[in-house]
Amino acid sequence: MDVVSPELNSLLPDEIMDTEAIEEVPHSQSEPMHDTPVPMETDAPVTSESLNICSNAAPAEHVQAVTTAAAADSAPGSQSSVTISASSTLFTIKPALATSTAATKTTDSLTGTTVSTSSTQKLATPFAFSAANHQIILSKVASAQATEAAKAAAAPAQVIKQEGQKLLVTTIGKSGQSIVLQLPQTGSKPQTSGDAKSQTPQFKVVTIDGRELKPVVGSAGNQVTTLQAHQLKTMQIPKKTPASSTAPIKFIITKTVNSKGLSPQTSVTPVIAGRVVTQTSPVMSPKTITLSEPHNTTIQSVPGKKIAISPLKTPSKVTVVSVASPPSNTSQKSVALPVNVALGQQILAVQQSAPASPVKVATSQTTAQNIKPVQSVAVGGVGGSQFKTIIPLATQPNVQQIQVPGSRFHYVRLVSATTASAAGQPSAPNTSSVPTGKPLVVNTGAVRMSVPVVQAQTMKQVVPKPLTAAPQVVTTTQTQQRLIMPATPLPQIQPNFTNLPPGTVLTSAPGGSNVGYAVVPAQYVTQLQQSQFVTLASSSSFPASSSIQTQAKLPYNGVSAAETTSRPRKPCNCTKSQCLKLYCDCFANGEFCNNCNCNNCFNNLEHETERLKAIKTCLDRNPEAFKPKIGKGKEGESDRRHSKGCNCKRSGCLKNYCECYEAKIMCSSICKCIGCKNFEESPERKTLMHLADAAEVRVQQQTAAKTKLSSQISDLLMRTTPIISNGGGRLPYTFVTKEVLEATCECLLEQAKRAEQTRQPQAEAERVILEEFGHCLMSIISSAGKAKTDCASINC
DNA sequence: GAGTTTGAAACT
DNA sequence: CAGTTTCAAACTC
Repeated sequence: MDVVSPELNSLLPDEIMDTEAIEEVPHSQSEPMHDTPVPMETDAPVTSESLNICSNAAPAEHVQAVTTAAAADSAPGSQSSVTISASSTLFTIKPALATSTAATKTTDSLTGTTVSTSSTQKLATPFAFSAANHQIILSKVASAQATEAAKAAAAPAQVIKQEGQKLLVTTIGKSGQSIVLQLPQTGSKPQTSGDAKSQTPQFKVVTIDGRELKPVVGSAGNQVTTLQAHQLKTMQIPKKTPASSTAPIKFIITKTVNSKGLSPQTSVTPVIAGRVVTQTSPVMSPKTITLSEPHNTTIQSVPGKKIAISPLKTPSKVTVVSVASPPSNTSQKSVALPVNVALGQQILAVQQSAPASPVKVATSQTTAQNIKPVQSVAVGGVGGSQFKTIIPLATQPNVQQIQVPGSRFHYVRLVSATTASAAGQPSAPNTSSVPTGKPLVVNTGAVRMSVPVVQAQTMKQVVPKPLTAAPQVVTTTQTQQRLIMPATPLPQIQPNFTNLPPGTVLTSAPGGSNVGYAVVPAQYVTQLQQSQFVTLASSSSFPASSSIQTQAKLPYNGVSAAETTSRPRKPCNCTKSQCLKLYCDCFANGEFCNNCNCNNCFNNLEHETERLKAIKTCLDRNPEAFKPKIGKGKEGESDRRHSKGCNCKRSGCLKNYCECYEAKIMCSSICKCIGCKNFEESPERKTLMHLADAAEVRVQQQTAAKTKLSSQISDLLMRTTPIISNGGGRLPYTFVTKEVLEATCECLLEQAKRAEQTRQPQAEAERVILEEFGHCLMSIISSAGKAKTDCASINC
């Protein structure tokens, strides 16, 4: 499958913003390699999904989950959860212990996160928990029988009680050490084997790294669980196990988003490197995320990397999220690093704009590659929230972008050669296998592995969408864009990302890999792969295919009504600059020319190399060339002023030649203008303003008059139309019909004859005729009024 | 719509 | 940094 399901897309924007949502997903270096492709996004029924974690065959393999779950007890019918708190991090593990074929559903009552599983097999697989540094290591027991036996025995040595629905780990030791677990409210929720919703989590701490865990049932963990239950989101992280004998296991791992100031609506965006996020049941569990754990998690630097750059209000801040950080790492979730460091990193970044929130990026780890922690770079957009995304060059052929109409977010789906065959299966239960070595990016309600790309000038800060208890309906009308970026070789050109044009996307230049990055306006992401959109739409049952096709029809530089509506800025008319200089407003705004009137335009994807070079040149000349000239003042728009000031000489700064005047701001001390009249007390300016106001008033009045007239006309038509339809062609209010006219004329002629016969003077004759005419009119009016009444009584 | 004016951008 | 040229938008007719 090549397309991110709309369900997933709809869930993307929510939980990206919060840095707290970014979690490091450490991996075990001793984890053996597995050639088995990790499913990226599954189209197969959810029932086939399974989570194999640390099978016995691979004792060294660790599953590390870093998410907190929503309060299971707060959601009636939700599955029991195991909450483990490591240090300051609270972990809640919700195993989908569906013992029946029916799909299970877990919904966070507060966040709305829903985790549904449809495991057809009885999930009795025991797991070994190991938490260190916000990490939970789970080791699956060799056989389910052992689990069952452990459950039946309920021996103290089994560490975790089964009767309790929620397991609380009050203290977590280092890897391999015992974990103190507690069952709060034992027996509060009767365990039902057949009912997943009420079923008790059947976790069994059995082995970790092949060793027996001997956790001790503690008694001080209750508080921990209840503290942050409302801030939890759930996420499924299935992992395939080499041992096929073991039944597939559904496993839900959740993590507390923020233990501090985050509101319940705050969403979490945990991303696990190299794992496939799959939405198993779009209908039942919109928020469900299935992650496939890559077998190879060795941390190494790999050339092909992806970087998502999103300018927010922290322009120069680079937020790097290490997904595959070693277990020994601290609990730090994000690290600010220089942009240069971020380059060359594989990035599956999910970002959502949030006011005054740093960029949050989640990255995923490839399976076949040794990967360094994915790093995301936040490039501060000036004057507006804008995202910059760097798309590796080499992988462009494997990238497919999707844009939902009406959405400002783009979806870029990585399509590898091996998975291309499955591209046409975007059915609701999206399941796709991801080849090793390919970054897997799938976004769900809990995980966002994409980067929202917003139009440079229309980007609004997106408030994290509060999650509702009800399953979220996936629609194609969301106003957000997501980029899913593939891994790529290190780009040769690394422009100053902090100064890139707003909404810039660095993508591969035509001609293959290692050519360099092409700076692509975020707006242009839609244009980037329009043809691909068409292909996707036609070859798959993607629900939003029709919409995508509509977008795909948009020409780069042609005329399109749809594009026109989405492109408020005026088209340029460049003729000599090739639209690669700042003369061109499109280029200056970091946008591709689209629907413009320019000639010999190079400001498009076909000329990425030239464009990139031009951008670099501009940046070399002026590092802030692409930053907005009109900066916002600290105290509001009233303090807006031109960053450089104007240099007008003849316009008096009262024409649109002046950039200050054009921006509707007054000239400031930094302006070098001559004869400036664009200041507060300027009478000319006031006059202009008054004129402008008057003109505006006139326009408004005219508009109102037109509206009123139109309304009256419409009203008249509305009144006459039904009569027309019923009157057989005779308008009831057309009083002077042919018959009436003839009768009137006969009356007038009769009066004229009488006057002539009586030899009346001409004046008297005219008077008589006029009187008769008046009588006729009165009769007509009277008849018409009567007819109106009759018609009204008949028709109504 | 063609021509002029204007000032920012680019160039020297 | 200053002067000049280029350029495209704004403006005028």
